[in-house]
Amino acid sequence: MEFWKRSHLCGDLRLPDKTSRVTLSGWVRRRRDHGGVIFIDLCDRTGLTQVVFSPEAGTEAHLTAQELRSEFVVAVRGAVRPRPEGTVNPKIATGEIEVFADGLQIINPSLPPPFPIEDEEDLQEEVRLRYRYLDLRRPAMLKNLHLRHRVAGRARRYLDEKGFWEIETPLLTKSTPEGARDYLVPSRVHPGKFYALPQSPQLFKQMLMVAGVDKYFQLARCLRDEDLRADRQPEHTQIDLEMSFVEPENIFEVVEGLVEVLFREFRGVEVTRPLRRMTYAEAMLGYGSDKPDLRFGLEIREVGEIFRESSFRVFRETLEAGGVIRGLAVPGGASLSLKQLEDLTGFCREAGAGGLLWILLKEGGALKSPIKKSLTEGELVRLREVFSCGEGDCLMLVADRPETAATVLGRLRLKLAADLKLIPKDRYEFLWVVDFPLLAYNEEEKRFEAVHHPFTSPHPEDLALLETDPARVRSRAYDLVLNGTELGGGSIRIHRQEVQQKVFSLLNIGPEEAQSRFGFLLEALRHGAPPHGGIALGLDRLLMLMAGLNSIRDVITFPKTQKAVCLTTGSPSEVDPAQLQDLHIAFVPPPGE
RNA sequence: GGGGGCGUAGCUCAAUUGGUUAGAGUACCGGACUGUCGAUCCGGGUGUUGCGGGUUCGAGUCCCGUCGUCCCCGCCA
Repeated sequence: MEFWKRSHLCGDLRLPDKTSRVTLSGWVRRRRDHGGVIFIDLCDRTGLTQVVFSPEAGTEAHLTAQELRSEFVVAVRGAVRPRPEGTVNPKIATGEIEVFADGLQIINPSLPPPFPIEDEEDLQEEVRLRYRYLDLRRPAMLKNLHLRHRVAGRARRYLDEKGFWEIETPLLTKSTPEGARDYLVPSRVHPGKFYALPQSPQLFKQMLMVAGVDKYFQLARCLRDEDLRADRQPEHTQIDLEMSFVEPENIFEVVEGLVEVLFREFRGVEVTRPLRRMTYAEAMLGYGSDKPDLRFGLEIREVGEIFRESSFRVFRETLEAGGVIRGLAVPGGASLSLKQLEDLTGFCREAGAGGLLWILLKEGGALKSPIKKSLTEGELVRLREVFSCGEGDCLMLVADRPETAATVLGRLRLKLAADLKLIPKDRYEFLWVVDFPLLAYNEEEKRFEAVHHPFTSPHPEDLALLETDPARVRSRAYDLVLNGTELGGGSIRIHRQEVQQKVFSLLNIGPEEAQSRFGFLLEALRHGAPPHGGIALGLDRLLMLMAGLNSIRDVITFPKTQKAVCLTTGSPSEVDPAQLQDLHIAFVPPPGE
C-alpha cells in the first residue's frame, strides 16, 4: 500500500504553522471518541500532536477514525490550526495547535499493547523485556536511546578533535583466561579449537601503539561470561582509548576534558577540574572502598591509638593481634533505636565483622553504649575530636583485621547513607583513585594476581620492591569513579619485554605459558614498543548515571536478565544438531539431567 | 554457588485466622455522546492464583520441591 509521506513530525508543529496543511504519521497513543468529534494523540519519537476528526472536515476520515485503537500506525492529512479558545493544553509542547483532519490512512493496525505506552507505568521488568520494542517506544526510553546516541557521537567528535583515530579490533580473538570467563566460539575449520569474544581490546590496542598509531579510540563491545548485576551485563560498551608517550596526567587530561564536555552539554553541569585525586590506600582507609561515594560524609577514621590502653578486652586483643579499630560518626544518630542498632550490628556481622560497637551521645552528655563501662572520659574527648561530633550523634566502631574493618565500614557507610537519606540528588562527585597495588595475594590459590591486569606498569619508585616485597608494589593504574560507581579504569602499560616477563613470573605464569598465551605481545614489545597507556570508560554506566537511573539495562536496547537470557528473542537457545556436528561439538548434559 | 524480595485477569494490585461463587482500577468488547486531552456515561469478567507434590472436610493463603524475575554476596584480570 502506498502510504502518505509525512511533511512534519509530531513534535514539530507550533502556532506559526497555523495556515499550513500538513501530513503527519505516527502511532495513535490515545483516542477520545465523543461521537460527533474524535480526538487522537498522534505520537512519534519527537512528541505528540492532537488530531481532530469531525464530519465537517471530512466525513470519511471521521468514519475511519472510529476504527482507530491504541498504537495503530496511521497517516493524517489536514490543516494545522490554533486550538479554539479555552482548549489549549499547556502540558504539551504542541498544545496550542491541533490538526483538523480531512484525511486518514490506517497504515497498520496494532494488537492492544500489553501495557500502556507511557512513562508513568510501573511495570515488572519481565514484561518490559518480553515486549522490549514497546517498552522502548515509551518516551523516557526513547529519550535514553537519544542520549546514548548523542553522548557516543559527542565522545567521537571530542576524541577526533584531540587527534585520536577510531579503529576497530577483532571480535573473534584469542582466549586469555585469568580474569573473567570468556565467551567461546567454536571453530568449524579447526576442530577442537575456539575463538574467544573479547573481554576488552586490551592487547590489540597495545599492539596498535607499537604500530605507531599514537592515539587510538573505539566504542568497543566487551563480553564477559560472569554473573550479572544492576550495573553489569554480559556485553557492554566501553569508550576505549590508548595513547603513546604519555604519563597518567595525559590520560587524566583527555578524560577530564571528555566528561567536562559531556556533562556541560547534556546535563548543564560544570565539572570542577582537575578532578579530585585519592590514593587507593586513602580510599580504603577513609571510605572502605576503592570507589568511594563522595556525595555524603560519614568518613571512616582510625581510632586504635585512642584505645591503646583500653580496658575493653576486644579492643586490646584486636590491637595486639595487629588489627585495627575504625569507625564513623552518624550525625543525629543518637536517636537511633535499639532495634535499628541491632539490625545494623547484624548487617556488619553478615558483612564479616565480629560485631558493631555503638556509642550514643545523648543530649545533656549522657552516654548509651554496650561498652559504656570501659570508656574513659579521656577516650571520649579524643573520639569527639577525631570525629568532630557531639551531643545527638552516634559513633559506630568496628575492631577487626584491617581489610575486614575497611569493607564492613565501607558497606555500613553506604547503607547508612541510603537508610538515612543522606545522598543528595543531582550531585556529581568525580574522583581519580590512583596508586592501586600492582598485585594482590590470592589466599585460596596461594599466588599473586594482578589487581588491574597483567600488563599494568609497576610504579617506577617501587621497581626494586618487585624482587623483595611484591605485595607492596604500587601500580600506575587509575580508576575514574563517579558517585560510588567505577566509571572506568586504566593504566600506563608495561612497554619493556623484560618487565613484562618479570610480572608474568610474579603471577606464576612461567616462560612457556607466557610464550603460548602472550608470546605475540612479548614479541611486539621487543619490536619498538613506545611507552603507552590508556583507559576504558563504561559507556553504559556513564549513561546510567547521567540519566539518573539505577540500572544499565535502561540504557541498553535489549539487555539480558540476571540469568543472561534475552527475554525478547529467547536466547540462548538450542541449535540444530547439524550445526553442532559442523562445529565438532557434542553436548554433555550437566549431572542429574 | 549462597542470602533476600516478588510471582493472583493483558497490566498494576487486593483477598480477614486456612472457609462458601477469587475482587478492584485500568486495558479490552458492546452501546451513547460535537471540544476532549488519564474524556465521560451505561452494560459485559475475559482467571491453569507460575508449575508439581503434600497437609487438611476445605489451600491464592500452610509445608516440600521446582521454574521465572529482581536486589545483594561470591565472581567480575
